[in-house]
Amino acid sequence: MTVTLADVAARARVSPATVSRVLNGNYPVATSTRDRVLRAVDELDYVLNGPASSLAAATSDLVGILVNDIADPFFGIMAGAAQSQIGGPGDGSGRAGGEKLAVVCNTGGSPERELTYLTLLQRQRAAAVVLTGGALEDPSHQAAMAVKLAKLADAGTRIVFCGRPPLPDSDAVTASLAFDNRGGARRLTEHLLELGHRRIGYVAGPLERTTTRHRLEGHREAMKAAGLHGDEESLTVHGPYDRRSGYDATRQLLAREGEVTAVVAANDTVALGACAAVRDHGLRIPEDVSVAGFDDLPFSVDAMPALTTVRLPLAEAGARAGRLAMGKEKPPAGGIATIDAELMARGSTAAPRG
Amino acid sequence: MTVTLADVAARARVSPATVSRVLNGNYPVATSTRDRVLRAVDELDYVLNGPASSLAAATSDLVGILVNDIADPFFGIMAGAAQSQIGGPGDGSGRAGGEKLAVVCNTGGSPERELTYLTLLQRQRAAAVVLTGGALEDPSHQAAMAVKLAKLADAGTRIVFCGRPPLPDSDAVTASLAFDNRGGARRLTEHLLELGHRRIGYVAGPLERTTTRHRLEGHREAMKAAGLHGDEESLTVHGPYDRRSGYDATRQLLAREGEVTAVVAANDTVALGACAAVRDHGLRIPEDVSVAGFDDLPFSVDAMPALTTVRLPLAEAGARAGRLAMGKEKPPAGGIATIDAELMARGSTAAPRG
DNA sequence: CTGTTAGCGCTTTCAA
DNA sequence: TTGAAAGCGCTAACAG
Repeated sequence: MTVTLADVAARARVSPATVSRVLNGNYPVATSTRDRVLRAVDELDYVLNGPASSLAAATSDLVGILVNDIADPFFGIMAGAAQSQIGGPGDGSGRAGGEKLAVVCNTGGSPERELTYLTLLQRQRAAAVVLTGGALEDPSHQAAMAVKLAKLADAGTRIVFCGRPPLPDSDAVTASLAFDNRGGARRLTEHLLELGHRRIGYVAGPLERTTTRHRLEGHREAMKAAGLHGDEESLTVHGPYDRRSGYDATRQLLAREGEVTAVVAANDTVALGACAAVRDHGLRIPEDVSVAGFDDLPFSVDAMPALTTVRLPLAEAGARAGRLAMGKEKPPAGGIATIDAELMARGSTAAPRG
Repeated sequence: MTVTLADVAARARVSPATVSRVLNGNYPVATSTRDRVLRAVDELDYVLNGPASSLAAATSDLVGILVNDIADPFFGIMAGAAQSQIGGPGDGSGRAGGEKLAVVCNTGGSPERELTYLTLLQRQRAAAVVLTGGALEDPSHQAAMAVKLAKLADAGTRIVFCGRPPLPDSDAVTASLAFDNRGGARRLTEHLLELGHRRIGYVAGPLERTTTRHRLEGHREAMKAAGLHGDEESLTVHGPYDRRSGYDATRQLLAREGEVTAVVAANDTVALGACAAVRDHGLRIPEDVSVAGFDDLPFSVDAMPALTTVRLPLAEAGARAGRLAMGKEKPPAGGIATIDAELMARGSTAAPRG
């Protein structure tokens, strides 16, 4: 029924092994033979059987990219960039040669699904796995992840972190690209302090996430360095990385802590919610309250006023992670690279009134 | 080295066949035997070999979801919803039972990559494929797609369209969920006409895309019904579905056609660019120029003023596509369903001056 | 440079 | 309800 490699071999009057060699291109084959084989492939419209090939070769061309939330451009941008390095440009024929199949898996931020996806990829004998975004800090999950990643690495799967801090005491991970969330957050708050703000509300991300913690720490470092501390707790509200969280938390801060002159959000999406809350509270941005975000997603510059935020080079990092996963680029020294975060001061922050 | 099904069988003192039956759960197995097998699986930390399993069974648990641009929430929302129906909730162990591996593939809008991904998925003997977003209208690509999809369907792969018009004369596609882009666009323009606008600029999407054409047709239907036609061409500018396109096209429209009182954009992202252009031109929204988008992505309500747009139920459609791909839901009559688009009139549109 | 020969690890009749 | 055995389609030594 379906045409197999043996059919191609018969048609090209060569052995199956030769066909395999032509297809994989890792072996010298006479040009005339190769042409004959390729012609037979086209004539028979042959499509390689992936499972059979993976079984025999004990490795597949699947590369998994894990993301927390595929609907969030933060992840979409990284995943797209990684995928572009992995899938290759193709040859324009749609025929598929030695390409890898780069696929993105959406964990929805659930630790169980993260592990499940890793198991599924392990099953498929994935060639590489890229994990994006912050990690959960729950010790038992971290331990489970370390074990699982070690097994994947053992089986020859290359593992790359992108926008995620390195795993302590693990050599399973080929490379870790970590964003300087702490430094970026510190500079952002310093910017607010320089403008004259003293009471700054902070809408943090979900608890137990490295990203949340690092950004919050950077913020508090700056506050402390300015001699401002004592009411960190009452000025901080935690919530998920979405617009609603920004809205709710900001309304809460505004109602409870009347004298807040600035709100720093965990990311740009949360910041949009914060902006809406400030306005619904009858206040203006930035005259009455300054608002700042994090990530510099494409829409941030279109907020009115344009959002002050911290730029993360998501596309560059994703692309680099993709190359590392393919073994096309050599890992940074020590397997760890920290990626700078740049302050983008824009219209949504200004000096407080009075 | 790596533990195989035979190892599990030995440890559980049963035959490999029995282990296979327990793992796949499609066959009667004595409870005591099953327990013994499951225990052995856990003790040995066994992970099924996907390729071997797929080879023997001639089908895999891979489900592909093709998107044009993974960094665009339009696709992210659909893909995430689809994936949530396919991946299943897991059992909380991260162990992975009969789950499918739902993966999203980013074509970047390139027809070649679309075909390449389908070939790659075909290689893997994917259980199902979901194609999201508008299709390219190039006849040769359409023909190639029809052929490829027919082959996939022949091989037992279920095919579902989500937000894409049905393929003419093809029974390869299990179900097509198409958005009512034309109707939505018509209602949007009618809304503008009712407000009193007469000269309406249109920033269209890329040429040769069904989405672009349908939305543009809806717009022109409304214009024509109002007796307004003749300068459609000069009032329409085509460009990609991104912010920059909206910005550039709008500046162009504003410079060239001074008297434009409203700009309709191909989607919300383009609309944000249009808003920025209107402002940079020294005009106010909506007092001087009204702006409208399409899709109602989450950020649209946060634009200032909030964006008038057309809501597409992306998450619902994605989830339904996921269920259809899994065979959990029965296809609509005729395999085709049209999904309504709802006008969301908000602050960015108002009556023109004078 | 090319052919022969064993498997890769699992599923699935067919029997028992 | 379980076991035995025959492949699934390909790759990778090993010869030649």
